[in-house]
Amino acid sequence: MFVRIPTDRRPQPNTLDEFGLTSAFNRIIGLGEFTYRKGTEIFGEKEPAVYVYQVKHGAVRSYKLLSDGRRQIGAFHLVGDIFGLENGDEHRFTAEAVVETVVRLIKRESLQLVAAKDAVVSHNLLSMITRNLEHAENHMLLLGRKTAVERVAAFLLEMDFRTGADKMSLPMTRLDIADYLGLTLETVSRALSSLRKAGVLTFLDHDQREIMLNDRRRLADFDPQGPAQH
Amino acid sequence: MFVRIPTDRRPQPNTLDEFGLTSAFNRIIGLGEFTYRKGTEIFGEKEPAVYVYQVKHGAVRSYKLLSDGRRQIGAFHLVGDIFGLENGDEHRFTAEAVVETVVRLIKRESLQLVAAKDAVVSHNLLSMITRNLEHAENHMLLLGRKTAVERVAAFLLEMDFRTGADKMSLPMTRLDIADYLGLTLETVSRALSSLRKAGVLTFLDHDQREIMLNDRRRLADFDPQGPAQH
DNA sequence: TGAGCCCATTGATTTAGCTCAATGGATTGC
DNA sequence: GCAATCCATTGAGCTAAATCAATGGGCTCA
Repeated sequence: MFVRIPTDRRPQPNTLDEFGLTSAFNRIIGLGEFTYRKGTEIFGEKEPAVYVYQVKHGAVRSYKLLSDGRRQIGAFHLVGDIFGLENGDEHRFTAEAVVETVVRLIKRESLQLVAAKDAVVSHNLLSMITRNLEHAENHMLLLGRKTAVERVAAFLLEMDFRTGADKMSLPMTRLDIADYLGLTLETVSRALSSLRKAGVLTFLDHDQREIMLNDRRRLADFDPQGPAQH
Repeated sequence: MFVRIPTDRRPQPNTLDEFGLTSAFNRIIGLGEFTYRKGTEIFGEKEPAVYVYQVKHGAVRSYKLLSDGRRQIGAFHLVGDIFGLENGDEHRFTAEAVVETVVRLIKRESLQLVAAKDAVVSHNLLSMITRNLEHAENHMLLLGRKTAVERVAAFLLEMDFRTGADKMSLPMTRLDIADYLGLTLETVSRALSSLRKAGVLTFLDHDQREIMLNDRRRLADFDPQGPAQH
């Protein structure tokens, strides 16, 4: 089921390195890399949190379910991102590979051990949790108060920022995007079409997963900002 | 503008004491208590985070605004709750007194100083941030995927749990509740009416802010749970 | 090579919740 | 005492997004 594959070495925006945590990871006996096939579960909600994960290749979705199947994706984890880090003993989300995905993993225990001794590492862990909190806070505003087009524009800007590339290659389906934005897949599709018609983006492939942003400024105009600063 | 008032000594569920942080607060030179009149701002989004606050009496709302006035309340802070604690240097929400409110405040600086020396305190601060994160994660699910009645039921259960009293006296208006739940005030009002008609709650006063829950089990049935545990 | 599946789009229709509007009780200030 | 304000409810109608449905391209695998 698990297969070791070589480490991906491409430069990665928005990675651990910002936090200086890659070194912490490196100092700890890593348990190697594992590959998860598209759609497979990495860990489940309420399961004991034994490992912390870093995406080496691919993409991961973290989500919560309601009993009738409604799903809310809380975050997508892209190359370089760390996920599954819990303060408590249980995972609060289910994590699944969006596409074939390689993760590096280390024991939570060993990370905590290092953090207890090394103030820099524990500070970086705190920064990461804070960043997650900030993301969730902004996402509450999106989910509670933004329109469909505003949500999709915000999503594109987030992905553009995080991937840092000229053209985006979205690993997730319209359904994934919808469950991240609190919409249906049809509404996401319509919003993307209307943005394409407005000229702010172009689809580059048949699946319409490869997207080029023609005008980030104008796209940003679709995503409302906070109140004017004083 | 600010008036000192005596400390409220009633037992408080969901307070700092759970975290063992009250002692940390006590060890630090407090800057005393301040009273904010109903509707006044305690701090603004993007302002430098100088103080950390604890509600002694009253209630506080933390929110983000969009430029056109749409508001998302991220949390209500009740008696005993600490708020305004930031890892970064800026407040990420605006905080306002929901009713006449007394807060205790200490310099963020001094709390950080204590935390740096005392592993228990820093652990408790981490726990608090984690709890905020958990709340935000659950609220994303609510905002993204729950219906109006489900949201209102979840809100009532949350308030019931946090106040711990037999009857709830809600300090906030229907508009506040709506902006917390991503709804309009009319929809909140209708949802409450339908729950009253269903017999799960009773209004005790004219303003319908005093609410008695007649059947918590049945109320909980209105708020869908996660998937069945295996 | 072709059946089956996955995924995205688009159109038609429905609907949950929003908007607009009226009412009425409680409170405040003059 | 009374006008003004605030807050909650309820009704009528509207609309943004959901739902239901059809289509079509590309991929997989037998």
